[in-house]
Amino acid sequence: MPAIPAPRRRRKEARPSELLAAALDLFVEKGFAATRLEDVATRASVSKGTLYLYYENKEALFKAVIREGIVPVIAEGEAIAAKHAGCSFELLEKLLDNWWSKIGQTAYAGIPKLIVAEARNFPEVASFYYENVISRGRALVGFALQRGMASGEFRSLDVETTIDVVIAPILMLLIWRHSMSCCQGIESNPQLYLQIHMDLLRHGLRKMEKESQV
Amino acid sequence: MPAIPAPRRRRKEARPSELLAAALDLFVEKGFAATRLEDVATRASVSKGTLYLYYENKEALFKAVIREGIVPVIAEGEAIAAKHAGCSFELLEKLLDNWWSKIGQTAYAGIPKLIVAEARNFPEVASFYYENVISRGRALVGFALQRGMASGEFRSLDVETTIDVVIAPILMLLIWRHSMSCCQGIESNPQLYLQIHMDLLRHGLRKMEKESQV
Amino acid sequence: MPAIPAPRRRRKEARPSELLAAALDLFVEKGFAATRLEDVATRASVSKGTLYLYYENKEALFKAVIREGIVPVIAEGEAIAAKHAGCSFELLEKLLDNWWSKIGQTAYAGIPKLIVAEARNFPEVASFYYENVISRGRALVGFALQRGMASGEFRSLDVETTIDVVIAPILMLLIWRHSMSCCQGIESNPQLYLQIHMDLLRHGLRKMEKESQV
Amino acid sequence: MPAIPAPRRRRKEARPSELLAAALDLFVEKGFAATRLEDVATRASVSKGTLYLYYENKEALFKAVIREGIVPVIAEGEAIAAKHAGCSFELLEKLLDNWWSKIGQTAYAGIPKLIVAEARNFPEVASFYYENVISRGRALVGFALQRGMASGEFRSLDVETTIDVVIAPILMLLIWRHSMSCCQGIESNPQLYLQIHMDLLRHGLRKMEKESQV
DNA sequence: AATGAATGAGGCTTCATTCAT
DNA sequence: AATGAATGAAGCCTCATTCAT
Repeated sequence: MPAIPAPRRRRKEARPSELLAAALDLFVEKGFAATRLEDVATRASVSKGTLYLYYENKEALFKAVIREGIVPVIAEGEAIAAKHAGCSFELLEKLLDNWWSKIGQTAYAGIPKLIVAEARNFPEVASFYYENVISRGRALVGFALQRGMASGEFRSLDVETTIDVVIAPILMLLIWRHSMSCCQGIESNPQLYLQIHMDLLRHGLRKMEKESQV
Repeated sequence: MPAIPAPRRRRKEARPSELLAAALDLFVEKGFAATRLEDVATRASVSKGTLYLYYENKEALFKAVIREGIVPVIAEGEAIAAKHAGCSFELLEKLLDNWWSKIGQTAYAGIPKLIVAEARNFPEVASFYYENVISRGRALVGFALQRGMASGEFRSLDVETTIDVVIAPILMLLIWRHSMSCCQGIESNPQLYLQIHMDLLRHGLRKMEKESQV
Repeated sequence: MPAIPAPRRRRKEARPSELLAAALDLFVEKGFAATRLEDVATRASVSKGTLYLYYENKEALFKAVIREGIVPVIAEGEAIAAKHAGCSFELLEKLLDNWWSKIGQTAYAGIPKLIVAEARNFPEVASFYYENVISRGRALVGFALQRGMASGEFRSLDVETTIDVVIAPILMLLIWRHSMSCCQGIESNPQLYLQIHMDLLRHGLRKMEKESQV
Repeated sequence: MPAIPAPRRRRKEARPSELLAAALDLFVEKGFAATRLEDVATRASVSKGTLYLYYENKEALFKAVIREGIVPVIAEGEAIAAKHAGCSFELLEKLLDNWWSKIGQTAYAGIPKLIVAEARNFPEVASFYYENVISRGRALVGFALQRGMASGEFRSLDVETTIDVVIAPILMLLIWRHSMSCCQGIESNPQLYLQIHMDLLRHGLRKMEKESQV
């Protein structure tokens, strides 16, 4: 009674995630267009044809990478927001922490830059990402901002636009790391960068009794 | 010394900039890899072969576009900073205004995204851009921040990192516009976005008498 | 000796004909090259590998389809001719009727077009078909023509060639239906087409007292 | 003053017809799907890429073969019909003669079989051929038949269907030659075959005073 | 006997680059 | 200096066939 399952069958079940891992690495390294499916297959120790048994084409493979890797983190964020009890700025911090540990510090950190770089040429990919990641991510931040404004914790600002101002430095950090990181800049101290960003936000968003507002 | 040069000679001298303009448009629209040199030549009303008389290959053309496009605007910023007299936050505003009118509202607005998207695959281009644009641009913002901290106008923060936090949303705005603009987001109201960014900065940077700092 | 065989055994014996039926349908629909063996297997409710247990490869399957499909109908025609008593034109009509009901109105109607389309690329198949179907079919028509000429019912014409002239419109009807039927043409009224063909033949073959012949 | 034009320029003008000739040969030999564009290019002494300078893709190449090779023959037929003065059966004979010499005895004779074989899988090709060749060809024959019926030279028959009966043996002759020609049959004596076909038609179509009609 | 995962050769098409004119 | 015809390498995707289970 050997504990080892049949290799063939084990393979079958392991393939998708092996392929997705290989694809993530190469997409992040080369971009969408410049990634060769044959290289993905090779990195997953599989032949070119095998890849097509699991994913219809390059685009489907990429979507799967997003679906398996990033969408769940957004969902986690939604759960965090739903059960959050403290003040709204703390919620923003929790969301950032989660994103940072699950995306920012993993290979997935390369995806935002990839999307930005290729969106124009692959609109189908771009809108998939928009629907599943961007719009849900913005909704999350928007929820925290609105909550804070309603409770008087934050000043009243245009929510949709403030969402972008809040998110942009975080995205920029990831984008930077996967493009110009060779050169000095942001990357030198991401922790401090995020800390300062949050610090500026704390002060920038805070409502003060005797102050006129924008 | 005739006032009107021979048309043929005028033509010849104009070629490089006509080619660069065509290349800028197409690189911004399609990205580096997806831009066809034949399209660049056609847009410049020139044959494919002619393009090779002026630029050794696609990458050389790409570098030339970068080289001619942005550096002068950085120089203008340096002049503005040198002769600025008012408070430091006003200097930040002036620098932003200049950048926005000379880059943000022209075809050059596409270059930052271009650089971000292609830096990995063209490291030489990336470091050229870093030397000539990024490091000088960061120095400018750093000058304004340091000036404000020295005068007591701004809180004391890590300057290098704050530079990035200040710049990131502005870059992100340009990047966004040239990638995901098809979908809702930042782009909906860039003026408001910049205003809120500066407003958050004004509050976020401002030193307050009885407050402990980061 | 149980009356009900084990289902498993029944299955096994039925496999070949199930596979041939599926293959016929798909070959007729798509042609030889464009038919995917996976589709054949799926339509026969069998796995791809199983198909190879019964037929060595695609070509062997193709041959088998031909072999099982048409030869029996030719044999029936031979029986009809052997016992025919009436005039020769009636024999031609009987042969046509039989062919039309057994082939022309069944899925086998697609085979002549299949053969015509693929003969060049599969010469072995072509000559198998020639030996077993074409030459015996031509002999049948030749028998009827010769019988009619001998009896004075038909004019004297070159028999071998007339066979082809008689057969061609009938083949063409089947071929047409499986190729250009999407567009207007023959197919609009096959009954009328055959009727006119036979009518022209009746007049065209008939011997007339005071006429010179070809 | 050499009479020889510049080779390069001569090349450019000759290419299209060289490519069409090579394509015709290979399409007729292998069929549409099985013809490799690289082989076409090689046969025209040209590289794979060059072919794409002249024809957008395989389908465009095929359409060009039809357009240059067959459509003009249909047009000739239309001119013949327009200026014909004699009896209607003579017109049918003239049309057949022209078709036979321009198509039947050239490499184009292989096209009808190709169309029949591939129509299902390449509907775009099929309908192009239908529009430009089949429908115009049928109209021609229909014109001759109607003319003969109107003048009392032919019996009254359903014209659309009779068109097919008249054309079918001719098409079948071409189809046969490009599929089963390896085996005995029609091909043995095409001249006699056509003569008998026309002879049967002459007798079959002819109106006779005291005869009941279909 | 049956399965279905895996393979890899092969074809269409694109495009940067060259070079004869 | 200018042209544009020609090249051929490269990538995506398909599918007949194999073989371990």
